[in-house]
Amino acid sequence: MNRYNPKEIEPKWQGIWDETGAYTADLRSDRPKYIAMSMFNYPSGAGIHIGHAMNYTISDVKARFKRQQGYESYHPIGWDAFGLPAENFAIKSGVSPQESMATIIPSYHKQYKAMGWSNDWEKEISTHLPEYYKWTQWIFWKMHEQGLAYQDSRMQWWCELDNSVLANEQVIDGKCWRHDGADDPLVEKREVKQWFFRITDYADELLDSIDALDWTESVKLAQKNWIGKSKGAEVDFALEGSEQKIAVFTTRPDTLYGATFMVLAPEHELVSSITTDEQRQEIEEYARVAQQKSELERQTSKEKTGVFTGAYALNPVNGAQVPIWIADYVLEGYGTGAIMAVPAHDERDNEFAHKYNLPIKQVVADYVIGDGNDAPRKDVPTRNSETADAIITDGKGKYLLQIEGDEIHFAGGGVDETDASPEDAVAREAREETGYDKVLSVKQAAPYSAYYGYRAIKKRNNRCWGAYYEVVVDPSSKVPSEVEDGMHEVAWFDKSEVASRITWEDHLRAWNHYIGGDIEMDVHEGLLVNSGEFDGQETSEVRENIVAMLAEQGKATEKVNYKMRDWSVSRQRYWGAPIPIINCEKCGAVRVPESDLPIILPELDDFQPSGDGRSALARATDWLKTTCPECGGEAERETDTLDTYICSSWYMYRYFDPRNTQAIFDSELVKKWEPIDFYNGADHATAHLLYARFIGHFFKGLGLVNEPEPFKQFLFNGKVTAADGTMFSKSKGNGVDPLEIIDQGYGADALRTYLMFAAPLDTWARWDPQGVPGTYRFLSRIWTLVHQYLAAEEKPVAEAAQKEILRATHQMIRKVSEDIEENHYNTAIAAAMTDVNELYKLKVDNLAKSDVWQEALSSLVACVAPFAPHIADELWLKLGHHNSVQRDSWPDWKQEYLTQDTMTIAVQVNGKLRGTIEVEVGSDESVVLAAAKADTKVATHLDGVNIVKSIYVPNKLVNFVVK
RNA sequence: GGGCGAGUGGCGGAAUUGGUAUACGCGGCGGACUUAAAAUCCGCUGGCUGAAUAAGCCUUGUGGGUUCAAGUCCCACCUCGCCCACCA
Repeated sequence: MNRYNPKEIEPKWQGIWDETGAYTADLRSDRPKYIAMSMFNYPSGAGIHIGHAMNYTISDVKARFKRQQGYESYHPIGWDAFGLPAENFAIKSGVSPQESMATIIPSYHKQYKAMGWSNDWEKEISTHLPEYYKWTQWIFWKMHEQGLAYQDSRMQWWCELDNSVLANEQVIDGKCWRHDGADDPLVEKREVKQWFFRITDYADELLDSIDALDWTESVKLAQKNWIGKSKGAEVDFALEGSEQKIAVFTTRPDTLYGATFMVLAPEHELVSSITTDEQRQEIEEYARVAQQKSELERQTSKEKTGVFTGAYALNPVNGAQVPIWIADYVLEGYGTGAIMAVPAHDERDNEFAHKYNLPIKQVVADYVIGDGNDAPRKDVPTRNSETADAIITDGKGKYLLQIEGDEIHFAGGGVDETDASPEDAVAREAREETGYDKVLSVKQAAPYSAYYGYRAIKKRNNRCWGAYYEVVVDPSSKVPSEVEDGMHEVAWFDKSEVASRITWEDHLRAWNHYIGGDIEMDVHEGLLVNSGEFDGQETSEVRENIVAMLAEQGKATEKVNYKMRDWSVSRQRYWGAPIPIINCEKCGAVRVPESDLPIILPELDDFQPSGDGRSALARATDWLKTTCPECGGEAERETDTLDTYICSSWYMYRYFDPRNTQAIFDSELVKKWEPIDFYNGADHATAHLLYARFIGHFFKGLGLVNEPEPFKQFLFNGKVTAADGTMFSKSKGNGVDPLEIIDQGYGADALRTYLMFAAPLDTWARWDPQGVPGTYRFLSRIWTLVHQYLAAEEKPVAEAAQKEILRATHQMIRKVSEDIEENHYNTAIAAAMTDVNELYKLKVDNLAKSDVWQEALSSLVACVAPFAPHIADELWLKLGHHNSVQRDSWPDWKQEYLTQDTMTIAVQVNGKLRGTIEVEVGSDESVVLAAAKADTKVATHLDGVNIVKSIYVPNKLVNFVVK
């Protein structure tokens, strides 16, 4: 018998698959359709790595599984060929990207085929070919036609040595990627004209349809966060001494009374007009520096900085004068680029206020945990009441506490209508409750807090809030109190004793604030205080009311904001699809006639950007000069190219009709195949997925597709790391080359099987050098088993053995079928391994040429075929099948073979396993219980005790509860 | 700072609705075959006490709780990972 030798059989089958077009999908087939794909690859000179091997095997297994099940299964192939790395290489080497791609892509063909991936090469696409990018341009064309593409300016990184725009990834440590020496200057930002797609028009649509997607949850969440919808209000603050207003966006209008200053983004349009002459120089300097701050600085240094403009605004709710500052923690691009700062309840504002000594005003009281904190009742009325608590001291380190039985606390009481202020109230309470008549001073000592109480006697909900005040009294002034004397026992304590004496939790908290000095706020929701007519109401209740109130005065409107920006789609780069626009001095930016598409990217010798901020295309004079389609006058082509994200946001549709020259694709065909059934990748790829969804929704609007969501299922799979858990990297030299593993003699099948077996698909797998040898051994065992069977004598197999063989086989079929369907590849492989182990035991006495072994081995081979397609085809053929295992070979499992005559029942005594018993399937509970009691091991534990209760879980377990 | 997720043998990892924890693989140990090795095949392999392949106890990050029964459910804590990050 020949040994399992992948080096022989794998190239052989790869050749056969190629010749027979085994994986060519018939897109017009009557069969049920299935399309599984991984995110397509960016072809770089480095070739495939272990991460690619992982990604593409995942979708390949799915595609093969469905193909074997009788689906018309399509596993497409394409290349994301445009992009910066190829252009950078071209700039350095002078080799054109077109040329590099012409050699790189074919080298990938070999590697993909060596991995045994079942790609349909007939329908291969690449984004850099005119036949493809004609339609990328068409998408821009269509967007423009629909009013969804527009031009605007945006700040861009600029290298003064290159005289060129830089992409974010070309900025390294604040310097240009080509000029990162010690003497080289930092990059700057310059205003550059950009094209945008109005993806924000689709924000709600894209957000609303996320929930229904069968995607990895974290990816769905990332989509939601990216869109970043938040509901709030736009509120106008009048500029003091002027007719002008400044609008702010806030999600917390309920905290308006706490707005003690205002902050504008340094780029805000009103900054220069409101700045006073004294402040002007400082403001301008700050704005200039902020603009040039690199991303790196912004991320590493979160320390708040800012400058006062000298101007004041008026808080619309109470007319309070608030200073206006500028600071770079407020972003120009979000909301109105201006905020009202509520330092008491917003951490960023708080930090800023502390740094610049701005007032902090508490307007939300936190609920304290205490005796009064009952649940509100709906059946009785609610009353709001303000209270004031007194931390009474002689001013010399002694504190007066009230003693009521076991409870010790500060004095305090309600703020009555007769009290002019809480301070008056607390002074009055101090006198009344303690008898010390001479109050020397009163000042707030701790933040406001709130509690909720139900008063049974008055049948009333009480919503209470109040602050704590330090009340200094003259200790020699005690007189008989007229009002409450005798009701309260009081005693002086030393400062060091107070904390250990107080029994009320909220009072202890106030004490800690008092002695800690600083009143820090980390409260976000609760009861409003210091908020005029809204005092005592819940923040969540007030949020809408306060906006409604201001709206009546024309000072506020409800407003929804999104973090998502419009999509900047133009790049000042050579290696991309040219934007199909002609710039005419007279007519402006004009679309090229649709019939002129594609605008071919001219081949150049020099790929260096032109030096005026435009791409190298600006030097391609013959190409550049043209006539205006509208007026016929002299004009120039747009030299910007399209963001490669556009290329990759629609490629899945092109897979269905890759050679169409008349239309982007045949809609009828796409409507038959949409959506993509299975999509996977090892990156969140939030932007890619969002843009693809956007294009899907856009196509739906154009009637090109029926289903706006392109991807039905998306699996965010894990990556492969080195054995020590660190990332593979070229610099560390710890990379694992998949082709090398294959060439070592283990073969693609063993590699594929290991990758799918090592861990669940959504978990990061560690590379184990012993792993592939392990799966090689497994495949080897199948190889041996089949060959031993083929060499065996023809004779009948004992009935009991037949039963066992069939049971093992059908159990395996069931598990593998279900697990692949649910993306649990690792346990599917484990089930096949278990089957092999069982068949090895059974073969010792029972191996024979027979129907039962034929069925067992054919099923086994078919079930491992998605993971190990080469060995499967080889063995399938040897088992006498005439078709390929790759199509229509998936076995069905039959329930009748899974049932057994006896079942194992676990027997517990008081929840502890004491033995197992074998009983006939379908035995009555009484029979099972009797058998359980009869078991010798169990019996010893039942000896001398009473069985209080017997629990029988059918077909599984018995538990005797004894005493 | 915010969000999400995870802690199970020496390692990667299994465990429907709560129902025999540690499937499967790796590694390790022992044996068979062999002049020998590799390969292959067979067996053992969570920890502790024990001479034991007797018996018992313990064990899913830690501590509580619910339950006849908890890796799984609830509460608190600890640790790790990932993503987003000044979005008002």
